[in-house]
Amino acid sequence: MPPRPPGRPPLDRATVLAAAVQLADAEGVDAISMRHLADALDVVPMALYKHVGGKDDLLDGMVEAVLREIPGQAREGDWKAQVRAAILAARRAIGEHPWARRAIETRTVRSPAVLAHMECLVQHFLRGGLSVDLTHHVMHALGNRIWGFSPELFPEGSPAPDGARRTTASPDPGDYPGILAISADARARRPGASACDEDYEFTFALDLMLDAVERLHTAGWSSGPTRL
Amino acid sequence: MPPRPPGRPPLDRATVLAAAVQLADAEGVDAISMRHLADALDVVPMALYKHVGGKDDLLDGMVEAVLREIPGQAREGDWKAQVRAAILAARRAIGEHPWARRAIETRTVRSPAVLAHMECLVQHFLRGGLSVDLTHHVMHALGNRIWGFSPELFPEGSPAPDGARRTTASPDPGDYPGILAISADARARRPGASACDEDYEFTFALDLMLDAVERLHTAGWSSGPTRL
DNA sequence: ACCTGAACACCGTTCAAGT
DNA sequence: ACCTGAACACCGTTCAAGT
Repeated sequence: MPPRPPGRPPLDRATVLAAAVQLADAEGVDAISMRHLADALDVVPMALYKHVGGKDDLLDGMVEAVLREIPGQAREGDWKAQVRAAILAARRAIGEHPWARRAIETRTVRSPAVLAHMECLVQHFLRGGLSVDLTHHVMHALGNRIWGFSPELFPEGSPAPDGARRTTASPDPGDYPGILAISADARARRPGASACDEDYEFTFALDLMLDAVERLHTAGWSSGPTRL
Repeated sequence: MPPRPPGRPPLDRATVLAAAVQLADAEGVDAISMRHLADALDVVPMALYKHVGGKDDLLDGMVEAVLREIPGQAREGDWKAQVRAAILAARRAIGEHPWARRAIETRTVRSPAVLAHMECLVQHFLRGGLSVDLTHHVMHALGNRIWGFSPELFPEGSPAPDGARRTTASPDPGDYPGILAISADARARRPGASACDEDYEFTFALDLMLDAVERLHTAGWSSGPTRL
């Protein structure tokens, strides 16, 4: 039999990563294993190791591939508008690949595309006149919000327990009147929709943050105490 | 031979969870496997399934055990002080178990101790006079910060690459002057220390957030547009 | 009740070999 | 160069059995 089925060109890193992204899109990150991916590529698992350092490198490469889809933004408006635009661009790119959220949170970042996005934001702040020090703190303050997502606080449907069998008894909603009030209110406010408008929550938090930074900056912020 | 070594009382859930927490403290979360944990308890893996629903339930239980260490706080000061105190208490509890950060981010939360902490914060806000709606948005705005940590932006040592073999070339620091400036500045500012004072970054972000919320609240905030 | 043994269907990764 | 086979040391979880 032929060394590779006739029509199949040899693998390369880009092909492997693209297939992995597609597989994760279709079946979720948990479906990403060297063996499963190899199957999808019609290849033996070990063939992948020629193109990808191992599973960690594969995942980094997948995040990399997604982040490379972030388009460049026009340099218009003040630093706040530019930061906002860059973050929302990242949000759109990542939104296509829901698994990428967790992957970014999990991975020990600093691949080129990751650094490029952070560098882009840092430069918006610095060009806007923020001090290096303030910029540093603000990057931390934004946290994962720089990627266009906030951590999921109420993972799909507030306090109601799901089907997962667990030894601990499922919680009694009556024990959490505050949380209950919040989700009832949110549901009442948007009849027929899911309890939580993720886009709204995200921009609310982002704008809150950016406004607070602007206030600090224009007030001539300089490194302060604020210790634990 | 005896059914169990003489001195050993039968396992129960609390014992299993405590052993798991201890194992994770000592060897990291990656060391947590049913088999490894069973070894540590001198028991066959399947024995654990009598006390713990499975690996997911084990991890939820571990987080639960850590969060139960959060002490109750005195109800003094305004809502801002109370929220701050509750969050810093969570921070201290989780700080003892570094693996718990990632576990909380990863887990699909809503176990009783998780809900209890959120409920506590929600009630501080509501008792402080914030609307249910504002409280909801603010909980999202705080995000994982409610647990006393912010996501790691620069995972130990900024743009320098680590030893992990990867196919992609390690990034050139010259490509990221902004990030470089930030970490150089941070290092210069705290000679001899690590580039980043995590406590400072955390409180900076937390206070920025709480101040912004207070400003919104006293300005009579009511649900606004802020769409994407 | 609580624990065990053997088994199933998976993992990531190595090494030496094939073409 | 690029891919394969066989093997190693792991996983979580099931089921039927032991005491």
